[in-house]
Amino acid sequence: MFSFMIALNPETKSAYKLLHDGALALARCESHGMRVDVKYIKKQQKVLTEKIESLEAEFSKTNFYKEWKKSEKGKLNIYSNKQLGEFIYKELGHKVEKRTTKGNASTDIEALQNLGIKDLEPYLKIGKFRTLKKTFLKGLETEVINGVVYPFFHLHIPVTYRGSSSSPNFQNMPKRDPEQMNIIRGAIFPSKGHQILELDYAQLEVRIAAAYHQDPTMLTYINDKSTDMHRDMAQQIFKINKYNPKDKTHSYARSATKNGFVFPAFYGDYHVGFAKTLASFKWMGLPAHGTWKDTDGAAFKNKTMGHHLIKHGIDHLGLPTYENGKKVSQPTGFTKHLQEIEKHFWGTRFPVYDKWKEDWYQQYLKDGYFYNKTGFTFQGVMNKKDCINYPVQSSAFHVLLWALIAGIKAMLSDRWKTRFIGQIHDSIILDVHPKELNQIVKIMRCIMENDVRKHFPWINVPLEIDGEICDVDCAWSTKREFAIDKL
DNA sequence: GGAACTCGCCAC
DNA sequence: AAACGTGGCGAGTTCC
Repeated sequence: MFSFMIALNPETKSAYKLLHDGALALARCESHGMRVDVKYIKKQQKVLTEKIESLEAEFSKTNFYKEWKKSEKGKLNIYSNKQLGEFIYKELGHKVEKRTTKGNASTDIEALQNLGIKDLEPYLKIGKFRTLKKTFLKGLETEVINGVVYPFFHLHIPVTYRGSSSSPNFQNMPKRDPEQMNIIRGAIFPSKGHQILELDYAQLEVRIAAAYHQDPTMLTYINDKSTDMHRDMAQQIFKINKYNPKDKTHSYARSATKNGFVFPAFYGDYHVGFAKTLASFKWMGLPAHGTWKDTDGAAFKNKTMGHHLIKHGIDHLGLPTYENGKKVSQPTGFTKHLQEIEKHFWGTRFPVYDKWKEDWYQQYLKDGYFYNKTGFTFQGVMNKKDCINYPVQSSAFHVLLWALIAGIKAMLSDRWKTRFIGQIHDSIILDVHPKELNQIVKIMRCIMENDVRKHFPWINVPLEIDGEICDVDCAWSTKREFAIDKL
């Protein structure tokens, strides 16, 4: 056995206490659970089954299906990725554009869409309904006890010291796709006479990262509300001279930039990834195949962002090419454009952040371990991206966990009727008594924005929360913005 | 018949 | 030179 001489972190005791109190707080959430409508679940399962069967019927009429069936000699399972991949790439001879992490030909939605096979359209629609039915609705149905499900919350699973949830997983209910969101969250209800409230930190990881690297430009973006990092980056990427928030294309550009460039860049992605993601957004109006100048495809329309870029001389994707894992051609077009912006992003816009990443990693290479801001040890084999991400992800979650613990303390001492349902990494979900709503939002806001900073004085940036509220006795799908500033 | 693996897809 | 961090979970496949 090896024995390690690791210096004792003076914060270790408080780190232990956070996990201890956190486990008790989450146990309270687990014992409260959330109400689900079992009749609704059964009804939706039926609706989804019919949708799936009708799409399967439509697909089975296509030539693609008939050929595929023939080639499988009666053993066709349309949900076998192995069969699908072999038929498309070996039998039909399509070029493999995307591979899985293990290096096999990918059959995910993106890969299939890029093949441009019209017969696959009904097939592609089936996937999301199957996930809704087999994962989410069935997950709730399996776990329900007398109309209530009790998700588990764990603190000992992620290597980053984040939390996780299971049976059912409370932390991955559909949210972004309105159709999926409505179907699943439509099954989840507050206690009788209550309403569901969600309080989430705005840009928590970005702010916690700033507490580590102290980049002055990032601090300005966080402190000065007249500035907007995503807007600035969107203007640069999409060559927008004057940003107009009322222009739909501009606001799409901002959100695409946030999700397709800025966040992936913080996680360690680079220009090839940015280019693929950004070009795939539908609002760009770019054709899935050929050059962007190719206007035969119905996908290309005037007045799209794609058209705007072409006018500025960015007229093709320009991914670098590889042979046997070696780069044999440099990026051009959109990818080269993003490569230049990436260089400016780290080298000129956030040089202090960039230097922190390198220094932090070098320190780990020297020591073999590091501590995060909340007093936890990280050791073992880590690459540079792990080293940069783990301390931020963990401490961001610990801020939330501390706020949850403090909230439950207040609930007990002030005898609230309101209860806590759970935690989703940077948000807290409550089952609120309507008469307590305003007061509780005020108390929680004070805990989440102010008290937590007194407990963790290394947070030298403001913290802000947003709120979402559902109607009384109504499902989680009825959530809408809750203007906590106006209280 | 179950364990382990891969893939795809949902969340942050 | 190469390249996206953390989970849970269902389905299909392979191996024992």
